[in-house]
Order: sequence, then C-alpha cells, then structure tokens
Amino acid sequence: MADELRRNMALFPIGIVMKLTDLTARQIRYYEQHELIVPARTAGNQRLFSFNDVERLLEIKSLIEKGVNIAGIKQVMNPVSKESDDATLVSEQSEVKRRELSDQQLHRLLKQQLLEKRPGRTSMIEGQLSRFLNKR
DNA sequence: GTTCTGACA
DNA sequence: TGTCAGAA
Repeated sequence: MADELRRNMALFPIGIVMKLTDLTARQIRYYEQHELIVPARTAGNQRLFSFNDVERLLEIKSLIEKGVNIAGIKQVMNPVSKESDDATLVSEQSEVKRRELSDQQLHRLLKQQLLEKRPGRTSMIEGQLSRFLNKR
C-alpha cells in the first residue's frame, strides 16, 4: 500500500522525464493533451510526474514505436479519469491491474488502423506489422 | 536556467 | 513533431 502511494507521488519535472523516457517535451505535453497521462502541477503550473506517469509514458512510447497512434493507444490503455495520480489526494487508489498488451490485441489494433485511410504511413505500418506476424 | 502555452514552417 | 515567441 505504501508502495502505491510512493508510486503515485509526483516527483520529477518534465526535464527529468524526458531523459527517463527519451521522449521530447513536445510529445509528453501532446500525450497529456490527449489524456494519456495526467501529471500533477506545482503552484507555478509546472508539471510533476510520478513513477506511474513515467511507466505510462514508456508504455505509450512502446506503442508509438509499434505504429499505434493516439486513438489506438486510447483504446488499449486504461482511462486515466480519476484524480488518482496526484500526490495530494491519495485516498482509494484503484487497482492498477496488469495492462500488458497481448499480441492478439495488438494485431487487431494494427489491422484496424491498416484499414483506416492513411496514405503514406501505410507502407511503414505494413512492414512493422509483418514483423509482428512473423518474428517476435 | 527551466518550463508553459499557443502557433506555425 | 520540431521549434520559436513571450511570459512565469
């Protein structure tokens, strides 16, 4: 339990998170706009990320690299909704279940996106998709 | 020095 | 996504 609290405790500014995740500030803020993450804020409106946020970002990064777009990630990742990840209000933390993607889910998602119109990017996705279908 | 928001090549 | 501006 105490571990949960520490995990959701906002600690580092975006600069640290950038190094930890290899994402640019632009991307991190962009993902926040799309509600993929909900970092806490300091009095000065600075973002403060928790370990949970960082893990979340790594998840997102992983999916992005697999060719999944924001919409797809939203479908796969658990809704952030509740103010569950601020360091201030740590009342009844929801069970952060294991949200590891099965290849089946990923394939379905990629296939779905392949069907959506998207000139230019299709070829790249096909390549990555075929890598999944075969290797890995 | 860092980060924030909004906007545009 | 990168990057610049103008303000905290």
